[in-house]
Parts: sequence; structure tokens; C-alpha cells
Amino acid sequence: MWSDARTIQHGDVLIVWLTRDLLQPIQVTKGADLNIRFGYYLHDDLIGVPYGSKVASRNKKGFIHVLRPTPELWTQALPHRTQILYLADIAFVTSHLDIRPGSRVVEAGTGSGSFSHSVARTVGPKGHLFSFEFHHTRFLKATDEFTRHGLMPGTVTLAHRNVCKDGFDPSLNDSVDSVFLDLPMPWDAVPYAKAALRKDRISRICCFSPCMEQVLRTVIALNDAGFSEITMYETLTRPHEVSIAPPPLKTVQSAATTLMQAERVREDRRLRQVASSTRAGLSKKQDKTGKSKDVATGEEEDASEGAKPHGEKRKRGVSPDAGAVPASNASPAPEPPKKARLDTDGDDPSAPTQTLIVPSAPDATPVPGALTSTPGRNSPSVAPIARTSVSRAFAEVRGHTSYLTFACLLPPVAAAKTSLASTSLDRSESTPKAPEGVDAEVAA
Amino acid sequence: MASASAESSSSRSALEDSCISSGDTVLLRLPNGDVKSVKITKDSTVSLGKFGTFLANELIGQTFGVSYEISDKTLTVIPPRTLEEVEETAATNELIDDGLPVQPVTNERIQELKQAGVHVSGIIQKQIEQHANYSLKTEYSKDKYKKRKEAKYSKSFTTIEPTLFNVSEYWFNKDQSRIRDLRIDALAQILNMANIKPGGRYLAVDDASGLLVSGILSRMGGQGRLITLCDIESPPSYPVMTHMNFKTEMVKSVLDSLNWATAQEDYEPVFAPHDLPADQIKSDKQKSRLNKRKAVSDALMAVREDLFAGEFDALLIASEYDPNSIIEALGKYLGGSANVVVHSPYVQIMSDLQATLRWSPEYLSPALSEVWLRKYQVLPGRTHPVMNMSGSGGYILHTIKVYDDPSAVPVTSHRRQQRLKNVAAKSSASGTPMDGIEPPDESDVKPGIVVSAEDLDTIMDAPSSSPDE
RNA sequence: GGCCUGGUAGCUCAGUGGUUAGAGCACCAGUUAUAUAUGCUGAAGGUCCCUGGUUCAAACCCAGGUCCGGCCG
Repeated sequence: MWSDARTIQHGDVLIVWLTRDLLQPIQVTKGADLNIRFGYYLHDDLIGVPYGSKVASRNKKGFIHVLRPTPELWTQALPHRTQILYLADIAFVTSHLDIRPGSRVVEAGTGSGSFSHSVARTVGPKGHLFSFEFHHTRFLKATDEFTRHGLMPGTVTLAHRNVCKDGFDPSLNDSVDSVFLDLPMPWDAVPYAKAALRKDRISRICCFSPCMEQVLRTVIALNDAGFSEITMYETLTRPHEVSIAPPPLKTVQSAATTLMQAERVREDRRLRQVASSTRAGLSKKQDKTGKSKDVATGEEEDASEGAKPHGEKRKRGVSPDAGAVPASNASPAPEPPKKARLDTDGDDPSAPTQTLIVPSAPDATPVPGALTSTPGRNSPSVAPIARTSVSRAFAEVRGHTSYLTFACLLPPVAAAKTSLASTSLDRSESTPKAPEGVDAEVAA
Repeated sequence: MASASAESSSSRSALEDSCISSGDTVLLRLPNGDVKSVKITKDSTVSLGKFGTFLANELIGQTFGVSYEISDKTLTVIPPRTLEEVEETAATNELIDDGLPVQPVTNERIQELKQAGVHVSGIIQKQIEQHANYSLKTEYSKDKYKKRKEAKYSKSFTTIEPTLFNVSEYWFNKDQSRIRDLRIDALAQILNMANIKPGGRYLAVDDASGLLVSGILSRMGGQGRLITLCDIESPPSYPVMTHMNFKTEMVKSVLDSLNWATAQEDYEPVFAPHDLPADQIKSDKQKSRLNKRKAVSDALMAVREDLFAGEFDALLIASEYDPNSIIEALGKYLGGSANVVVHSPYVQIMSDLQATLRWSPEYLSPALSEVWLRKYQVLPGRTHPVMNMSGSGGYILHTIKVYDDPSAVPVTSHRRQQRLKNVAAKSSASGTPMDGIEPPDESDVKPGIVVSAEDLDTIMDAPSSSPDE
């Protein structure tokens, strides 16, 4: 299954990592090229490169990472022919079914092969996966894919078969360790699954269904077929977003300060405007052209002290406050605006000096961006990396997971060592009758 | 398509039979739902407290998952519990009050019945018969009542197969903190993310009582290499492994441990064990002791060599130590495209780690996630969630070791480039502040400043504090 | 000619770990005036280009068309 060599060879399948959300599988072919948003690459240039390398584009614009395929990467990169299973479900099913090296596993249907690849990896060469797909085109595509990935012949056997109608291959009977059913009507396949499962020890089944109604029907079918320990789970992973410079909680005191200073700034400006307007009014009487001159002066004042910092406040990026302040020194009321700005910045958490996180690429420092989500807040012009980082679950969790219904099949009691078998013999039959519960024993 | 049987693969599973052997540590589920761990040794007696006592030999050779009833120290196999359809009735709890004496069978009387050898079911039946309100209960409620009584008086248990899932669940319920909140769904994801498979080479740091190591070993099938790092002088005990009942030779062939000192490349043993001249060895006893010491030392050196040879396929961490310090110490032994998976119960630690690693050119796209699990009670007509275990299973960080190419230049999206070009073109054309066009970023492009297209990349990557401020 | 991105609010946009139902601007309303220039507060604004197909009864699905753009020859 895929290459174990340190370097990339002709014919290898590899995963080209473009972005977190964009992974592209390619089969390395001499003479072929890869022309994508992130640059231009010749397959020939990849041959001999160690897996895991960052490779720069031939035109020096962009780069890619060439990764060794794993089932987990494959799940993210594979071409979808159907809806697929993702890591959380795959991992949970694998562990609950106790799939491990050497296991013989049955899967239906194959779908896009996301689960198949993961199981094939886990059972290894000593185990085996029997996969069944009833859709002919998908069966052919999966056959091609598994073959190219070195799973067939070998670890995987793929059959074109409707297991709900025709069951699994009879030659599998009593031989597999676990069964996984990803079918719209798994209950139809449950009796066949029971036939395939080995009876000399505990064996397990999982049915994967998006709807509760399916689950309830499946549970009844499993119970009727003699499965026990029926449990049901739902699992998923919540990706977290990490911010380096978290928005702090503002205090009401800072709000009060800001408001008071804003008021003062406003009043100062008003007085200046009044004065300016008065002058304008005077000069207007004297000279028509004088008016425009004075108005222009008023504009300058605004731009130099008031408008710019306030306008900045809404914009992302770095505040040019430092530049603005000296300019405003020349204007009649320099102090208040400056103070207001500094105080507002005062409760910014980026200021603390203790620094644990040292970016290895300082010129890529992205900290201001972390603050862009808080309009009205200004980022410091020098952006030290804050001491703390915070994480938050993404609000949106990808997809609704399905319900995972599990059950165990125990060896028929007759096969186990018993010292008293009178009540147990029923269990060796395929269809258990009413349970041997309290009622039955009370009647006795 | 050829039938499955046409394949050359063996038609038998390679998995061992799951039978209980003498020496195994076996988990038993008791009637009240508790799980008890017992050591099964030939000819010994196992006590389950009020649930009874039995001879260990009764269990040896038995397959896992079977339920037994205890009577007179011997075991009787009982069939597994199946689900019962319950009939809907019109009953409600409208007329049922709590706190009134409705069930007259006293504890003394129950003890008498027990002494007289009456079967559990008989005792329960008696309680039901004399229960004043029993007939008022709904069928669901009656069912639950009987189950509760059974859990109290029944002398029975079920053996639990030591799968990773079951052992993990046992430990999680027993003491979540000793396994550092490493719940089974998290562990399962970690093992998959790390791409554990037979024949692989893995590094692990396990301060989770060996649960992580148990998981890795269970996925290696006795092939490959696992080196664990610990902070003690003696080999780590990893108590969880006891419940997995691994075969000793399998573990020996795969697993070795170093501590943080012996894993240092410049480590020198304080006492070199083999520098004692032969003529100074006085007794056979001393000689054998020295030989043993040399063997241990040689083994240690071999493990060190193996570690230093590098090219490991994955590094797994569930540790109380700073994960970043571990990655710094061991990262150099990872091969390209190796997986690094870290688990921690503390999201703060993980977000700090992510915040650090994301700037490292050696580690690709560190992703932090939280595991989420919900279990349902499945009973006909009574299916509902029983547990919602979000947050309690810890957090996982996954990243991939990569080889950097410092010459690589990131490509910005062409749309952004285009935008910048447009801005630059306009500003250079007019030479005035751009009316109606907002500059993309104050630090990027100043109004009225002519910016050449080549400079744009530089501007974009420049630190936020432009020199002209 | 080939390969590959993008298309969402009136406008402009959302970056190879920097949140694509989220914004900014414009617009509108409220508020602030000795004052049509400022500020503050808020509201409104969405066929996520079109068409078709497909997945289990959960899309990180697919194809064709269209426009914009990038790269290779």
C-alpha cells in the first residue's frame, strides 16, 4: 500500500498539499506536469525528492508540499463518488469493532473507498478486507483505485454484489471478525452478516445510518438475529481556531474614559469650528475669495488631528497614530486626542512584555489580522506576539455525523464450556426466542 | 468479479482465539454495571463481594463476552441479554407518590429467602407480588424496576474482551485523570492520524498510564519499532498494558524505552559497566552481575542508536511535559511526511502549541480539534442519549513534519494581486489620493505613492509596522 | 491550444493556518451643533453566476455553460 521509500519515484501516488482545504492526489508520471494556482511543476522534478518536502514552483511563484499518502490524507483528497466517511467515524468504528492487524473485515458498500483505505492499512498484509459494492461503475472505479494503490491483489478483495439481495460470498461464512454496513437498509443484510461472522469467539458488527428511523429498525433486526450488547454512538471532531492575540474583555472604566475624552474632543473641535466659521463670516464680508481659503484651513485642521485617527479606528491594519500626533501638535488643541487614543490602546493585551511565542518568520507576523474581527479596536503599531493564545471551537461543525450502531455476536453457548446447559441450548439456534429473563425463570 | 474465495489469502482470521488463560487480568461486568478487574490464576478463588465467589479454573479456557451465573462457586453460562419489546399501555405515574411504604418485603425477609436458597428471580417476584403500586406502573417502568432489582440481587457477571476499546473505557471510568482524559474516541483518532500500522517506526511519550502505548502496540501487530520516552530511571510500567494481556514476546520485540537523559546524544553513563579488568572480577556472582549490567547497557546503547538513526514515521504525545519541548527534542528523528499527534486535556496548552508550531517551516498546518462523543441507550421505544461527552475527552493536535525550502515564495491570490495592481495603477496615473477607492491596507499602499508591481509582494509580506511611521 | 483558479449585498472585498451568512464603503435612520463638513449609535441590504446530474433518507460531490483572471506551450 503506497510507497515506503524515503524519496518519490515514478509511478508513486502522492498527496500534494495545497491548502488546509485543498489536497490533490497525483500519480507521478514522467513527462507529466502539474499546473495549478500555486505554481507550475514537472513530475520529473519531483522524482527523487524526499517525501514531505516543500517544493518551489518552477516560476518561483508558489510552492507545494509533497506528502506520503496515508488513509487520512486520502480521505481528504479522494475523488468523491459518494458521500464519504471521515476520520472521526472511521476511527471510532475501527476501534469499537476491534479492527487491528490480522483482522478479517467485511464492508458493504465500498462507496468512494474512504473507509476501505483506512481499514486496509490497519489490518495490514496479514489481515483482509472484503468489500462489496452493488453499483457497477463505482465498483469499476474502486477496482482501478485499489489496484493502483497496491491493495489489490493482496489486502483487499472487491466484489460487485448486492449484499442485501444476494448476501456475502458463502465462502466467507463463519470466518470474518467484523462487519461494517454502510447501506440504506442494513437490516436486510444483517442475517447474511451473521452468517459471515466467525462463531468460535466474539465478533462484531457496525451499521452506519444517518437517520434514527434506520437505527431503530436495524436494532430490531440485530436483536432478532441474536446479536447482543447493542449500543449506539454518535461522534465527531470539532476543529478549533487558535488566535494569538485575543481580544481582551474591555472594562467599563475604559468605556467611561473613552466617552469622556470623545466628548472633550468634540467640544474642542466645535469651538474651533465656531471660531473658524466666525472668521470666515468676517472675511466673507470683505472678500469673496477669502472664504474658500479659510474653509480650506478648516479642512486641514480636521484632517490633521480628528479625522484621521478616528477614521483609522474602523480600518484594519496599523494605526498611523504616531505620525498623526506630531502633526496635531501644530494645531490649537493637541493633547486630548492623543491621550484618548493612547488610553484606548492601554488595555490592549498585546502590550505585555513577556513573550513565549517567537515566530520563526518575523516578517510574516500576522498579528494585526487576528484583531480585524474586532472593529472599533485598534492594533498596536508594533506587533509583539502576545503571551497568550486562545482557542475557540468553530461554530460550524462539518456535516452531521451518522449514527453508529454496534452489536456483538457471541459464540453459541453449546460451544462454550458449560456446567449447566439446560437454559442455554436455545442460544445455539440462529433465532433466539424470547429472552431468558426474569419472567421465564419466575414461571419455572 | 471473482468470488472472495478466489483470493490467495487464508480463509482463517489471523487473530488469536480470545480465550482466558491463567495469568490474564480480566475485566468483569457486574450486575450493577460496575466493571471489576481480576487476575485469573489457576486454582485460585475469585471474589466479587456480594455478587459471589467462584473458582478461577471455571473461567480458564472460556471465550470472552460470555455471561455467567454464580452458584456454589461454580459458573453457569447464561444467555446474553436481549432486547424486549414492551407493550404500550395507558398507565401513567399520575397516581404514584414517592415516599410511601408500598413494598412490604423487608431486608430481613430477603436475607431469609437468600439463606433458604431461593433464586434471585424468586425474590424479585415476591417483591413484585407484594408491591402495592406495581400494577399502576407503565410497562416501561415495570421493566426498569425488575432490572434494578436484578442488579441488586443477581449473582452473575460477564467477561469483557480486552479490546483497546473496552480497556480504554474501563480506565476512563475508573480514573480519567490517570489516563489524562484520553478517551477512546480521541485515542482512536490519534492512532489513525499517526498512521499506525505493522512495520512502522514510532516514537511515543506516554504519561497516560500506558494507554497510548497500548493503543500503538495493538495496531502494530508485533511488527516494527516503538520507542517510548519517559522521565524515570527504571523501565516505565504502563499499567494499562496489564489489562490488554499482550503477549510478552510481542511486546519485547517491538517496544523499548529511553528516558530523557539516555535519549540525549551526548549522554554518558556515569558508571561504564564494562571497563572493569577481568582480573578484578572476584566471584561468579559478581561476574554474572557485571554481564547482566553489560547486557542492559548494550541494549540501551542499541536503542539509542536506533533512535538516532531517525526516519521515524510518527511521534505521539500524551504527556505532562511541555509538548513543544518534546517536539523540539524528538522532531529531528522524524522522517519527511511523518505525523505528529499530541493529546492534552488542556486546551490552553494545545492552543499555545498550535500558535508556536504554525510558524515553524518544519511542521505543516498544525490542526487543533476537540473530540465529541454521544452514547445512546438503545431499547425498543426507549432510545435516547445517555451521555454527551464533549470536552471531556481532551484535545488533539495533528501536524506533519516537512522539509522546508526557504527559497519558496508564497503566491498570493491573483485576485489580491490584481486589486493591488489596480490600486497602484490608479494612484500612479493620477498621483492623487484615490477617490472612492479604499486602499487595501494602510501599511501596504500609501495614497499618492507610486508602487511598482514587483514591490507589491514585498509590501504584503512586510511587517505591519512600516518604516515610515 | 492545454492546465488551473475564482464569480455571494448597490460598490469593493475576505490572504498557502488570518472566521465566505462576515465585513468595509456607499445608502438610510437616530443622536450630537450657534454649524449641510465631524463623531457616535443603529437599521437595511443575500437566487452564494446559470443549468443539469448525483450521494442513503448527512455533501468539503460531479458535469456542462458563462464571464473574469492566472500559468504552461
